[in-house]
Formats: sequence, structure tokens, C-alpha cells
Amino acid sequence: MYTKAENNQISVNSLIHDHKKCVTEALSIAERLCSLRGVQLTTIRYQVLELIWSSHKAVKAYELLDLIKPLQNAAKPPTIYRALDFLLEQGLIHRIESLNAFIGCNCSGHQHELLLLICKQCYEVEERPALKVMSALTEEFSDANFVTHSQAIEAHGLCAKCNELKS
Amino acid sequence: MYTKAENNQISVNSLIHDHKKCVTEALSIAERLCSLRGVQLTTIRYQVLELIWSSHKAVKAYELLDLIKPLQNAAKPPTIYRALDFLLEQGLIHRIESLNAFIGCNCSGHQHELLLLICKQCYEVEERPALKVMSALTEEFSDANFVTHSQAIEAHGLCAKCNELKS
DNA sequence: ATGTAAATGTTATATTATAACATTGCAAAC
DNA sequence: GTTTGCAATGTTATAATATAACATTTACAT
Repeated sequence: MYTKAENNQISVNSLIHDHKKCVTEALSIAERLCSLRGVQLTTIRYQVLELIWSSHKAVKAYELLDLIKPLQNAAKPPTIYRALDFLLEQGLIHRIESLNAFIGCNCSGHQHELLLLICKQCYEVEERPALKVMSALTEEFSDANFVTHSQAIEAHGLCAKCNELKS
Repeated sequence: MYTKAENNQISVNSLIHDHKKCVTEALSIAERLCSLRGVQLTTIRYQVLELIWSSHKAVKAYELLDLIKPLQNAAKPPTIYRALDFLLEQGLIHRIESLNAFIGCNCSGHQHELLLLICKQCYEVEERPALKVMSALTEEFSDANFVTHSQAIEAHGLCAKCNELKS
């Protein structure tokens, strides 16, 4: 039986993938990447990243603040926002604009042009390369003389699981 | 010569289109649509819509509050947010999630699947049908078993004019 | 060991958004 | 034509999100 805390972390995705491995990989990639880049993945930054990866649901800054307080007594809003800024800069997380929330990014070191499928029911976010969408976007940008760099695109709806449960 | 106030309204787009006509049309479409739907485009709601249409730049809620105060002395945050909620529900405006701001929507009565090109320098927003992008998205959603309704997609970059000025 | 820049601590406050309840105004039913 | 009900607005208060500004500590290059 799960403890309450563990149970809270159970996500739709965690039922169909090895989430521990998922987190371990993400964290070790982050460490490697930061080391390569000569930037510091400090304890606080690591802990915030770990907390974000504890599920595939988008997490809010003040939720992270509550979660990190047991680990970092002095934590205050700037503690979290600074760590988030760093992680965003390094491409280790995404900011979900429409939720004011954050998720881990799988794409480190790869392309960052991703489609984010955001479930408006469970707040899980799925990253998809969506190559056709991205190439159509590139073409459209060019037609519009709009200049942009790789970026994530957000789409909102119901994920497969939530949609099944509904019916 | 432009007065200062008028000059502030001058946008990149306004240099190449008849903005007055643009606004008049948007407002009359809004009136027609609301009347057809049996919903009330009240004075406050109309004024907010008009203020939003005063440029093609995304406008923030508290900016609108300042702008409407001369017209509505009693205006307070809920005054604006309620009008915005109404206009969003009726599809008369878009909310730009990444800016916490709003722009008029041209698509009333037509499809609402649009690509929004958001200039991060001047905050102008261009709506484009971007049919190829939308059909690629539909396909991707279907592959992912993701269920979604028509929605706007946001992209960030530099508009043609800002990009020219830069170089 | 020491100077420097980056990171973190700390206080305060800005910005964005909504809850909750009171009042007004308008229109349908009587 | 009044009553009644509901939508809209007024009003107060506060919640939620985010950053500014300055002090202190830490890491580490010299």
C-alpha cells in the first residue's frame, strides 16, 4: 500500500512508465549538462528540479516553496523564483504560461521545439516533438516575416486517460 | 502632426491599415453577434472592447482599468475582469497567456483556431489562420489521443517591423 | 589569504486576479 | 403597474503570483 505522500505523486503517466528512472535520468542529464556548461547546479537548484520532476504535473512556484521548506528553512519566494529562472535558462524546465506553473523538460541537449499537451483536468503535460507542426510553424513564421527561436507551443485539452475516465 | 495621445496609439499595423475601420468593424460585429446570441453587450463591456481595440498591442487588465476610469468612475478590478470574462466567453477577445494581456479577436463567427504571433518587443499580436499548422496539430492531437477544442496557439518572436528596425 | 563574482538571505512591495456580499436595474409574469 | 427574479454592477477585502533592492555568504581564481 502506498503512503499518502507517495500516493499523491501517482500520476497517470507513472502507471505506465518507470518514473524513478525517469527522474534519475533527468537529474543526471541536468548535472552533466550544467557541468559541461560550467554553470552551478547548486543544492537548492537541484532540489527544485527534483521536486518539479516528482510528477509529470505542472507545479506552481508557491507549491514548490511549500515543498522545499522542510529542506531549506530559509526558503522564501525569491529562493524559488531564482532557481526557476536558472532552470529555465538552462532549458531544464518549461514554464506553462497558461497555468503559471512548471514541468521538467526532457529535451535538454536536444531540440527545444516541442508541443506541450496540457491536460486541463489533471495538469499532466506531455512533451511531443510534433515535427509536422513545427515545420508548418517554421513555414508560417517565414511567410509572416516573423522571427523566432525554438520554443515550446502549448495546447490545452484532455489527456487520453482523463478523457477515458470521463466517458 | 499627431497629438501625443494619438501618437501613442500608432502601431506598426496602423501604418499599413485603416485602423478606424478595423475598430468600427470589430465593434459592429460584436454588437451583431451579441444581439444574435441574446447576450448583453453593456456599456462597460463595449467600452472595454473598444479600449482593447484601440491598438493591436496586447493590453493588460490594470491598464484597461486606468483607461476606463475617466469613463467609469466606479471602475475597480472586478469591473474589468468581469468585462474581460464576458468578452472571452463570447470569443470577442483573446487572452495572451504569456503576457497576462488581451487583444481583440478578428475571428468572431469564424474559426477560432488561430496562430497568434506575439512580438516580444512591441507587443503587437498578429492573428493568422495558419491552416497547415492547425491541421498538423489536429493530426498530432489525434495521435496522442488528446482531446481538444479549437483554440488559439501562441508564438513569440519579433514582428517584421521590429526585426527590420533592429538591423 | 584575499579579491571578486555568483549565489543566497531578507525585507518589502508590485502585479495580477478573485471571493463574497450588497445594490441596482431591467424584463417577464402576474 | 407592481412584483419578482435574475443579470449586471458596486464595493470591500484579500488571495495568488512575482520582483526590486540591498545585505550576507560562498565558491573559487589568483
